[in-house]
Amino acid sequence: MPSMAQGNRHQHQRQRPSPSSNSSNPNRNRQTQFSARRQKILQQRKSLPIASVEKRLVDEIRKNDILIIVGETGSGKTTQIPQFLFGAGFCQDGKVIGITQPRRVAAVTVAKRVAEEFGVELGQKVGYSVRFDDATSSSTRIKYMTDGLLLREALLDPHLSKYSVIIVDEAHERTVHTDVLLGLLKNVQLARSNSVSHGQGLNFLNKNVNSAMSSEKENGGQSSSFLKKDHHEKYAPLKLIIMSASLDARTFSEYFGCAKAVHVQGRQFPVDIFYTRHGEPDYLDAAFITIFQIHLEEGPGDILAFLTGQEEIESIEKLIHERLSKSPQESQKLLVVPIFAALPSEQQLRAFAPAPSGCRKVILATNIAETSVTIPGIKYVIDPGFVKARSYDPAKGMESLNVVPTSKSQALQRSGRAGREGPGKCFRLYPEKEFDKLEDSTKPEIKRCNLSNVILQLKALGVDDILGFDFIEKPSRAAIIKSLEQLFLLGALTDECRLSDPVGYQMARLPLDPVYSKSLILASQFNCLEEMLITVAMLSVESIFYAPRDKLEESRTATKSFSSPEGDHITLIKVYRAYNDLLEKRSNEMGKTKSEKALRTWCRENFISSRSLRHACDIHRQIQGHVVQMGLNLASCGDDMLQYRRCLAASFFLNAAVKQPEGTYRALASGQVVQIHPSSVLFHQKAECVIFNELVQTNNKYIRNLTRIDYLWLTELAPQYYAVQN
DNA sequence: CCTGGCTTC
Repeated sequence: MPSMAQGNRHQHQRQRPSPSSNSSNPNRNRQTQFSARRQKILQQRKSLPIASVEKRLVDEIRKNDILIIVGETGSGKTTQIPQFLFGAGFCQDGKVIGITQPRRVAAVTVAKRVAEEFGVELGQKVGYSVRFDDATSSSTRIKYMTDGLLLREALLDPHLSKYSVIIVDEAHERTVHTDVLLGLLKNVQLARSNSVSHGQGLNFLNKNVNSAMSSEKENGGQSSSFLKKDHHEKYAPLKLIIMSASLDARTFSEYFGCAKAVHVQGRQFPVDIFYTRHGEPDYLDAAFITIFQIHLEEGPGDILAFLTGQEEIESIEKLIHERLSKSPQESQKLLVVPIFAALPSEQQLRAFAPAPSGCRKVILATNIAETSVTIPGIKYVIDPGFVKARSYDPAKGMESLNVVPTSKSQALQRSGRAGREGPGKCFRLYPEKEFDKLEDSTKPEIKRCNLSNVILQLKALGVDDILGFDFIEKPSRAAIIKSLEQLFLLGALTDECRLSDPVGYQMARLPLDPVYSKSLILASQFNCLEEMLITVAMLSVESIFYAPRDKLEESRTATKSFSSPEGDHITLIKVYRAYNDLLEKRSNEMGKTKSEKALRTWCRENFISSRSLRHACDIHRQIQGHVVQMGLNLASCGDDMLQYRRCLAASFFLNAAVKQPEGTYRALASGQVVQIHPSSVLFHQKAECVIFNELVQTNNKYIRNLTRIDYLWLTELAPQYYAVQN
């Protein structure tokens, strides 16, 4: 298609907005007469703060190729802006408006809502796409998806050519995926603008894009080389909208060459903030006291207390019950409900159920209540000011979880949870001068994690100079080098640090930790891909065994029937196979819902997390599809577990440890002294040499998920690493 | 002799 035609069509659009953008269009009115539900939806839409600025917003989007929209909570930006753009003609020629979300649930629920508002069937004009669940079709024009999924799409279509607009929502959360996506989109937009700029399309580029281009050139020409090979093809320009809920639009604006930022008001009730007079030496104790202070002195309304983890939640829950049992009258008036991610979903739902009348609910939550779930009815928030956060030490190549102070924006987000339905109060359990000392915003995740996966993705997208890549915030040089090194040792990168063919490309295609992708490629050669697929699926989920503190011994005996003397990997395979055998048998015998119930019972009896196991099955199915498509050899090693263990050694050679005289182990790659985690089936075995999948630092440094190997296999199977050292 | 903030492809 000639670029000129596209340019003209677009200019035409600018001058004459499509009439369908007007919500009073007769078609729509006629429909509402027939449906009270639709009438109500229309009223709700009109009452949203964003409805009054529709025209202004659409104008700004027409004028600017990049627009930052700061929309406060409750503004309606996520559901309304895509509809405005659709009405304004941004989906002509079958083009799609893509909206990314950091979380699956958000993508799914928002898409459902918008489909309803549009009065269309979900999956047709309005759809969503998340991993394992795609509700889109060729007629989908408004597509909600996770940001990670759009990154994957970019591997198949580097210009994201079917999109006319991409909206990155919740950008302030700064997840790894969002950060990488922003860098990618900046380049894609540039490449697509360049592709039309050879002809008359040139007058199309506005100031923002030009300034973005010049800054790219100063950047060593990194981006101009990226995607260059397609420069002769013609693409329509890409509109980019970055939506953020926090006030720091400046970071995004500067990153996108002083892009224009607009502000949309939200609908939030005032929240009074209270600080303590002095620092609290024990925030758990302070939280406990504050809960009862509110309960006894404040008016009706539920309480939400933010704690750092399951252990804290359970200990406070116990304390509250103890106190309530001493005063039976109070106990009828206070209902304690915990919520954290690891909690089975039936129990999570308890947090959402309204308390009986005359009863106050106190929800003890982790960070899950900060953004992932919104619990209705909260009037009081208790914020001790701490959060458990991931950190990464590139020198040791080790990630860990630590309790750290929140940032100002996190504190703000938490207090906002009290003002969703009416005025509220937030009790921060620290003095006001401590608040002033907090970081403005949370350190972006990309600076706190292992980068192997990010780098593999970028390389696959054609970005070869990772150190020069235009990240919105650059990870440390040490972290980048460490991950490049790992990828090189896995054979994903060549001596010139390019993606190797075919191994590197195959690894990039699989949505897994790079070392797991590599293990599948090797397993194809070792004739044990069937076993390794199960292994990798089971290792990719949260822990399979669920052992409550009070039933530790019981759970040990239950899981014993699966355990293998060779290690945890074969144990996991046995669990997976037992589950699937049962799944097959039960679904033949009974109906679907009944068999699901039987499986959950089986999981409970065996102290296995059914959520993790189902998740592992999803991953298994998806990855199996990929490896078959890639032409890998899907064979089973049968009973020859030696072959399988050799393959584990060849795959996870970077995570090998040998026994030391005093019974501890030494991790060969980093030299760290580690211990076998007591949950491992090898805890009492003390094998001479093992490979492991996880090194966690708690009271001690523990290795988890291990299998016994022969030390000599390492020099034989990973000579690139071990031959040199000996 | 133990522990897992939250996500995601």
